[in-house]
Formats: sequence, C-alpha cells, structure tokens
Amino acid sequence: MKEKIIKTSIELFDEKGFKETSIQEIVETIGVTKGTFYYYYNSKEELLKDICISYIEELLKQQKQILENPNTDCITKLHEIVYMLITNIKSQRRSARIFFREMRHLNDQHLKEIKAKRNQFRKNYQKLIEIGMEKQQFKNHLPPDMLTFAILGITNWSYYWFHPEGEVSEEQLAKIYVDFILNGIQFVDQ
Amino acid sequence: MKEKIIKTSIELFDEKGFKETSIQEIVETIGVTKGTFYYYYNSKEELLKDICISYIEELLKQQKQILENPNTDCITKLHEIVYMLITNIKSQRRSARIFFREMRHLNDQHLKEIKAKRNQFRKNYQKLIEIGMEKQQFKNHLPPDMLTFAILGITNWSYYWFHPEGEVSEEQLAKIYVDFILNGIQFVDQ
Amino acid sequence: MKEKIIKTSIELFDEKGFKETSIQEIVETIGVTKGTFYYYYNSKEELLKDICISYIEELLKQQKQILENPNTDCITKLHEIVYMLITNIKSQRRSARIFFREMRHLNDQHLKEIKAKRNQFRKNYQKLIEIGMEKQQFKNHLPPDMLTFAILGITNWSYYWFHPEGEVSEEQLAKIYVDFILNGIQFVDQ
Amino acid sequence: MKEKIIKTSIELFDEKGFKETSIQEIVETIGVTKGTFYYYYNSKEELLKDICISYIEELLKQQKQILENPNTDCITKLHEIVYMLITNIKSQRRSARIFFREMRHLNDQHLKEIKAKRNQFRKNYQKLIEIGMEKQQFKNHLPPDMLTFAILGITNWSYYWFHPEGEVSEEQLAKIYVDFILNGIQFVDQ
DNA sequence: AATGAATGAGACTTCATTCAT
DNA sequence: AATGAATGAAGTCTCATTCAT
Repeated sequence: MKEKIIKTSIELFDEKGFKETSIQEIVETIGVTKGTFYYYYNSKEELLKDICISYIEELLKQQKQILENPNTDCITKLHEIVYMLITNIKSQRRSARIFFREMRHLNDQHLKEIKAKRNQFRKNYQKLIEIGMEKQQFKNHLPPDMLTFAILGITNWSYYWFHPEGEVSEEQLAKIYVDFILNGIQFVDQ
Repeated sequence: MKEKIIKTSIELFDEKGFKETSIQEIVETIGVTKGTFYYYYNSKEELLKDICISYIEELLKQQKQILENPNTDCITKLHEIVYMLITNIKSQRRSARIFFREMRHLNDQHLKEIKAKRNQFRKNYQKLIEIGMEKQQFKNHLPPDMLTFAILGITNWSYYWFHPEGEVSEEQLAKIYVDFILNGIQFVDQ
Repeated sequence: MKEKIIKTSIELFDEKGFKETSIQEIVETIGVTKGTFYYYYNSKEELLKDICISYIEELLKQQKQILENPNTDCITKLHEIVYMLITNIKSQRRSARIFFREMRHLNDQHLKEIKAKRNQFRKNYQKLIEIGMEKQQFKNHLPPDMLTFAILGITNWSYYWFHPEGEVSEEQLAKIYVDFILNGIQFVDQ
Repeated sequence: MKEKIIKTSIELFDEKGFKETSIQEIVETIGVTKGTFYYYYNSKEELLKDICISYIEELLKQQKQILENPNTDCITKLHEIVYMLITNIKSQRRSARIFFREMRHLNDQHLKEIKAKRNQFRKNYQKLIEIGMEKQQFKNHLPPDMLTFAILGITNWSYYWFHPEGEVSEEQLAKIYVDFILNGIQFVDQ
C-alpha cells in the first residue's frame, strides 16, 4: 500500500505540483480513503520527504559505483555519470522534477538532510573533475566548482525537455553531451 | 500602486512560492487592503502572468539587440548572450525563478503565450548556433537543438546557485562559461 | 458580529465544552459562514482567550472598586466581594465555568497571562484577609493563604450548582456564606 | 492489562483531558495496540465511566465507614470526612479532577448513575450537618443544604491547588479547614 | 488475547474572490 | 481609488471504531 501511495503521488506531484495535489486525489486514485493515507504517513510532507530521499540516495549510490571503479579513467567516469543521469530520465524523471521543484515544501530538518545529500553528489562530481585535472585528463585553468555547476546544469535541465521516447536516444544524447563537455563547440582549424 | 504590487509579489513569490503567498500577505506588505488588489488585477493568476510576460519579453528584447548587431560575429554574440543572462541574475533572479517554477499556475491561454515566447528565445539562440556552424565558427557535427538546450541549461541552472555578490563576479562567470562552451574541458596535448 | 460570535460561543462552550463545540456550530447558530468567523478571529483558541480575559478582567475591576473604597471596613469588603461573586453568577456563570474548565486549551502564552490575573485576584483577596487580621477584625491564628483558598472555594463552587432563579436569592446566599465564613457552624453555648 | 489501561488513562486524562487524549496515545504508552484496548473496553466512554465510578464509589465507601461509626460525634465525623477528602488528594487527585471535569463526556445513562452517587455523597454529608444541628453540636440558623455546598466547595477546590508534598501537610490542612468551618474567621472579643 | 490495516466522519483553517459602499 | 465584511469551497489532519486474522 505504501508503495502504491508513493507511486501514485509521484505521478500526481509531477503533473500538478505538490501543493496542487490533494490527499483526496491521491487516495481516490488508489481507491482507498484518507484514513489509509494517514495510517502510513503522518503528513503530506513526510511523503514528499520519502520521495526526495529515495531519489537522491539512489543517485548517490549509482554515482558511488561509477566513481569507485578502479578500472576506469576520469573521462570514462564522466561519461558514465552523464549517461547514468540521462538514462535515469526514463524511470526517474518525475522524481527528479519533484526533487528540484518541490523540495522547498520540506520542513527545515528534512530540507537540511536533503540538501546535504545533494551537495554530496555535487562535491563527488567536482572531485572527479579535480582528479582529472591533476592527471592531465582535464584542463586546469577553469575553476572546478563552476565547471561542475555548468556540467550539472546541462544534464539537470534535460529533465525538463528530453523525451527518451523521441528521435534521439539516451545513448546518443549522452554521447553528444560528453563530446560537448570535453571539446566544446568552437571550430578548430587544423 | 501596480508597480508596488508587482515588486512586492515578485519578492514573496520567489521566497515562498506562488501558491504559498496569499493576496492578504501581498497587500499587508504594501499596506493596503484586498480591494485595492482587485482594483488593479482581476485575479492572482493575472498578476503572475504580468510577471512572467515582463521577464521573458525583456529577455527577448535584449537578445534581439545582441543578435541584430551587424558588427559582431557569432562567437561574440554567444558571449554577449551568456553575459546578458548572467548579469540579469542580479536584477532578475527572482523573476526568472518565478518564471520557471510557477509558470504552470497560469491558465492555458497565458501558458501558451508564455511558452511561445520562451521557445522563440530558444529558437533564436539555436539559429545563432546554426549560423555559426555555417560560417565555420562552430563545429557542425553535433545537433544544434541539443547543443542549445545544453548551453541554456548551463546559464539557467546558475539562477539557482550563483550569487553575484560572492567571490566570482558576473564577468568572470560569463568568461568561464564561454570558455567552457567553446573549448570544453578535455586536456589537449599540443 | 464579533459580539454575536462571543455571545453564541459562550453559550455553546458552556453547554457542550470548548472542544466539543465546532466552529460550524457557532456560525450556523448565528447564521453566517465559517469564513466570517475567521475574519474576526484567527483561531478558535483566540476566541476562548477573549472570553477568559474578559471574564477575569471584569472580576478584577469589580474587586478593585470594592477594595479601594475608603469608607468600608474589612468585614464589609468581604461581604461585598462574596456578594459580587454570587450576583455575577446570573450574568457570568457561563463565562466563569468556561474560564475554570476550558482555560487549559489556551496556548502557553495566553495561559500565563490568564493565570497571572487569576492569581492577582486571589492575592488581592488574601491581602484583605491579612489586613483584617492586623486590624483585629479577623482572627489571626490560621494561615491567610489557606483561608483565602477556602473562601474562594465556597463561592467558586457555587457556580456549578447555584441557580439564582431558585428559592434562595443571591442576597440570601451571600448573607448565608458571609455568616458561615465569619462565624462557622459550631454551636456555642453562651 | 485492564489495570494498566486504567492507570495510564487516568494520568493522561488528567494531564491532557479526555477528549485530548487519543486511544492511540494510551496504548502507545502501555506498549500495546488499539485492538488490545477494544478487547477490554467497548469504547473510550466506557473507560471514563469506569474511572468515574471507581472514584465516587470509593468515596462513598469511606464516607459510610465514617458516618456509621457509633463511637464518634458529629464534629469528629465532620473532621474525619474533611481529613479523608484531603488525604485522598495524594492518591486520587487525578481521578477526582477527571471526575469533575470530564463527567460530561459520559452518555446519559452513565451520567445519571454517576450523578446519583455524587448526590448521595452530598446528601449523606448534609444529613450529618442536620443531625449535628439537632444535637446542638452545630448552629441551626443556616440552611443545611447551602452549608453542605459551602463545605464541599472548600475541600473540592483544594484538588486544584493543594500539593501534599508542599510545606503544609494534609493533617495540617484538614485541621485548618475544620477550625475554619467550625469557628469562622471573625475575631471575637471575649 | 492481540494485531494491523482500513474506515469515514468531522475537525480546524486558508484563501481567492465578490460586492456594497 | 479603495475599503471591509462576508463567502464557500477546498485543504490537511485526527481519531474512535471495526474487523479479519
């Protein structure tokens, strides 16, 4: 039942927004009553927290697997993270959008917890860039923190417009982005 | 008075969200009563529309000036747009965030109008990339639409974390981003 | 309207209890809607506070008038306070009962304020007893604070059973009580 | 288990009120689940009835013992009842307060039953006063019913403020009250 | 003897909006 | 140009109670 509630809420929160989705709507969609909801959750906010936590923790887990692989270099790892984020769109687009857009409805404590994890993800990313710079896989004349924000912006933004069912596949988009991130767009006369 | 309402609403909508800000709060902040609000606006939604329209039209106007300048090449134009978007953060961060986050509260008609202008901005951007490709200022092996989304993602995302009052100035950030967009991050042994 | 709300609420709170009376019932009795209630009060608790404050402040005011009269001695003053409390039953019985029974539903701050005033009333009463002891109008071998509680108990309790419309009039009851307080019930052989 | 439920409920009902205490809270405090509660009680009201009945019946029992003692006179009996009520505060304060304050949540039938016993207690008290009057232990110029209410008010009220652990002991308070009841407070020049 | 899932009625409260003045 | 009173629909949440196991 808890699973059902989460699944339904994710759809509704993404489509209509957290505030705009009433508990009534959630339980009606499932076919139970409001009491049932409050048997599983103490508040609407707690449900949102669950959704947000699940999302970011899954992301951290996948990032960890990629970063701790001893057999890949920095460029490969960068590619894998970009690819991971793009492929996640298919299954996690809703959660991701809820994460970014509705996070502010969490209470102070939960918000702090969530933001810590989000920052952790970014810091890990940045660390990869820094290591790549040390190993001379990446250029080192630009500040790694700003670069990290930029690279994150590219993939995060794609959650708002990219449709994995469309003409461009996930693999293709990931490749395009990695190429862009590595080489930029300027024409170089050789 | 209308100016006061807009100014106050922008602050409140950004800080608390559209739904979370009541008309009561807006008019209390100004020091008038609800009747006054409804003298100037027919609904809360209309006020949001005003804010969103102003934001995107101003952006289009500035973009137009840059693009129509006959004396600059594509790379310069790209730099100018990036710089324009980053400098706008100082004065328009609130409006921009409201634009992205609260747009969905608009009614169908207004939403259509807004999205048309937003797409216009993106299409103009994309056109610049395409022209640059034709003129061999930009490489042409990557799809210009995906590149445009990527470039947009970089600057749009900065509205959520960049603080113009911080250590890195707007000029610096714009330079970093343009460098990144043009050349990428991969180390090139020459 | 505010007056109507207070009047109706006092009746309902007394008859059914604070928790047991819904806003719905209050406004239905008056013939308005819930919105109207919340136009005048921010919460149900605030209304209760108003009722409690009004009650205790009126009591303090009347007590003050009696105590500050320079032309009456302690015994007269005692009589006047007892009489005042008994006569108040007719008009204030409901408020008094709400005061005693529902006070605990007030929030911490309001409760503190109310209790301060209630203690003030008791302290003033006790002061009268102490002055009477000094002036040898009252015996001084019993602790004045305990006596004050006892005397208060007598009249306060009457709010729960005394009906001014019954056989015994207010004047009579006050006289009986003062006689009892002054002389006790033990038969004295003279 | 039933004992545990009663004990816990008395504490919670006294501290928070009957309506304000949920069955959930009661069973959580004990460490069982709601089903357990409903195995022992058919409703929350039934539990309240149990508490109230136990309290008043115990009181009647103790009163009976005192009144039926053939070896004590009326003044001694009065003293013993006052003392009994005061000593009860230590063990029964919570029950007593629930009795007075929450009684109204009982259903009609239970309320009738309870009130009958409460009146019985008062009537017995009044009878003692009347007998004392006949035997010329008590003055007979004041109506015994009003006097009974007054005497009851004194002790009942003490349930709301007297702390047996404080400076004044139960014996002392009983003595003070009996002295007051018998002799009053007026200074008598002899 | 006890559990856990589910119910459903009803509570307080919020708020955009209307309208006579 | 602005006010203040009033509306009413909708929202979140509570909780005593039921029932199959």
